[in-house]
Amino acid sequence: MANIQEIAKLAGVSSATVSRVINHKPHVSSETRAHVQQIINQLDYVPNINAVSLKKGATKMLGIVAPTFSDSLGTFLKNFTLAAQQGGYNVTLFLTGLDKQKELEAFERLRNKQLDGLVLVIRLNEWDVLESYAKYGPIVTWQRVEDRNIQSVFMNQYDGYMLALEHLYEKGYRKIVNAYGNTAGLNTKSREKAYADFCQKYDLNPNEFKHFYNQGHMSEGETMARWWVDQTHKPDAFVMATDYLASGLVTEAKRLGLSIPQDFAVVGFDNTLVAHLLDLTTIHYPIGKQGENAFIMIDNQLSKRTNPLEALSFHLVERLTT
Amino acid sequence: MANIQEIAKLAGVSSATVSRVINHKPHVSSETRAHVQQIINQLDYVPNINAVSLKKGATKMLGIVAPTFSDSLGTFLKNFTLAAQQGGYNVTLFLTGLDKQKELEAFERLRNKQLDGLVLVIRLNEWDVLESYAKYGPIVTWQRVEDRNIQSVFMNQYDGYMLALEHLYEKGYRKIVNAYGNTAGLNTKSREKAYADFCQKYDLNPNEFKHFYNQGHMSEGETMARWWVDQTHKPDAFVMATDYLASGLVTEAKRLGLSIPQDFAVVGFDNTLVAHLLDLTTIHYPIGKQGENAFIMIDNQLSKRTNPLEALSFHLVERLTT
DNA sequence: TTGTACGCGTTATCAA
DNA sequence: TTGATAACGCGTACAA
Repeated sequence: MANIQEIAKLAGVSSATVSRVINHKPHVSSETRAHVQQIINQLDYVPNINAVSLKKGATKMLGIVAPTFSDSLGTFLKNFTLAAQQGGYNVTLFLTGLDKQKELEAFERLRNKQLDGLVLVIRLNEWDVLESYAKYGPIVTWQRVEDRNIQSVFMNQYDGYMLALEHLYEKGYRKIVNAYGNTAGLNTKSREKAYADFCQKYDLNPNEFKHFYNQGHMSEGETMARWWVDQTHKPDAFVMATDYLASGLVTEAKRLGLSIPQDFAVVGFDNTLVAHLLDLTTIHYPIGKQGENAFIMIDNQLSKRTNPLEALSFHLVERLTT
Repeated sequence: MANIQEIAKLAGVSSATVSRVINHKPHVSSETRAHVQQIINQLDYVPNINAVSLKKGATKMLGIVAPTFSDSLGTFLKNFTLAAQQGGYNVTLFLTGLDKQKELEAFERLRNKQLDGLVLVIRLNEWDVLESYAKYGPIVTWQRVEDRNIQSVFMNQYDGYMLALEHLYEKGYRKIVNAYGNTAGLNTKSREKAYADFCQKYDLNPNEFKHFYNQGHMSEGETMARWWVDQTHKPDAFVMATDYLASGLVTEAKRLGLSIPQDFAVVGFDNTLVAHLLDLTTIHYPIGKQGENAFIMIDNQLSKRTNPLEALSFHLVERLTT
């Protein structure tokens, strides 16, 4: 396999000159340039990128770390990757499962110079252990974090949730049930706060109905439909943690012969494909733009620029379930 | 940033010894090993992976190349990545859009040693230009290809399509409409062949109804529902190119007040999330396993092993639309 | 068991 | 404009 020395020898120049030609640097006569280029083409030569990376101390490679592959991760990944490629980077995906060690392995890639930067979607390890890697390169996360060494594209879901609530109120619904996601996360706390404030504002009893926690799988949405049937004092609306969860509720309700929104209204969250498919009223969550911003943040740190971020905001998408 | 020499100096040994310790190689006394390891920990040292890659001529890095990010790509990517990580590889994603040049850039990574191997999901360039990269590392594709330098996890969709057809026949449907995908691809040809054979077998007129081609987007499925309404001579069943497309047909039909499968039956293809969600009868297409096989093929070539592949087969998933 | 010394392939500094 | 050469950081024959 040809290397730069071989090209140099065959072209009758030094490797320095060949390097200049490869990298389109000045101070080479156009004749030499042409000649060297010809030899390069002839031998079908390309520079070994590992040598370049070693020399430069950078790889133009970014990592994206997440526990599992979901619909949302898909959109995030897609947009992040597209933006990164646009900026001259490639991105490699690390799926950690629930293995803290695997997450650390990804971070080690930052330390050992394989990655120039990293975006951590959902963390497994404690923030302080992850933060200790920030000195090896920019780290951006999708979650909220109080750490000036780790940037974040986090959005406060209080606002989005309030949008859903206000929409229901406006439509006349007063008996609302909440299905929250992971209790440990901050999103649930923000949403609870939104609901509490909402009840206070309109003088509603926040504990009139059961609150559902740690809901995530579609089957749990299905269970909620059956729960509704069993109630004597029935709610008239559900705000669901995700579209996915909402879809379980809606499809099971239909199987049970209920009609939506006549029997009850449903609002999803995220505005993913599923919501479109099932005509779910939902809150649009700009995950794609968060992905783009994640790249911009990394790129800004890496190239010491300050490119502006995309504006991020929730908005209501009204469809047929309210 | 500490390097191997520095560790060696501080430990009072040579870099060779340090290297042996790092890589857990024999012929080091346990005392020296312990001592060196201590210095390593103390200085928080890790080997620069670019130097290692340069030296070894391999990166333990694989690429996956596709034009756009879809639901199916998601499952393929997930399974491929998981398998690769299991085998000590990481995978980087290349999204090419419709840009042939971008696709070539990914292949260049193979040539310049950044990638040890590559899986090409959907190609943009001609096979012969892609094939010319096979000498730089193993290439596996999801599409069908006649080239002994490029392996494939392709599955003949004839079998899967016939499964759908036979199922409909068994259920009593005789007036079947086909919605095919991309006309240029081989999948459509296989499916057409299946339908032709099916008609011959049961003595049906293959042209009793219109054939739909190049169907892909959900809205096109929706259009087909309205088409059905307009017909005087109505078909009683649809076989759709993808679940996604089928979902458009089904949801629009419901909006129009039709009932499925009473008015007509629908069979999807792929068995993706959407099919589960809408209770679509569909053909399960083991895309995840194809992803795993793609890795096994690459790994086998790279490590000159012959690990067995996963068995791949279509099967019918009967739900509520037939 | 340990060390020496070279090579991997490139970029960049300095001198010519 | 060009060339010689020193890094970059590591692995590995080969010698001791």
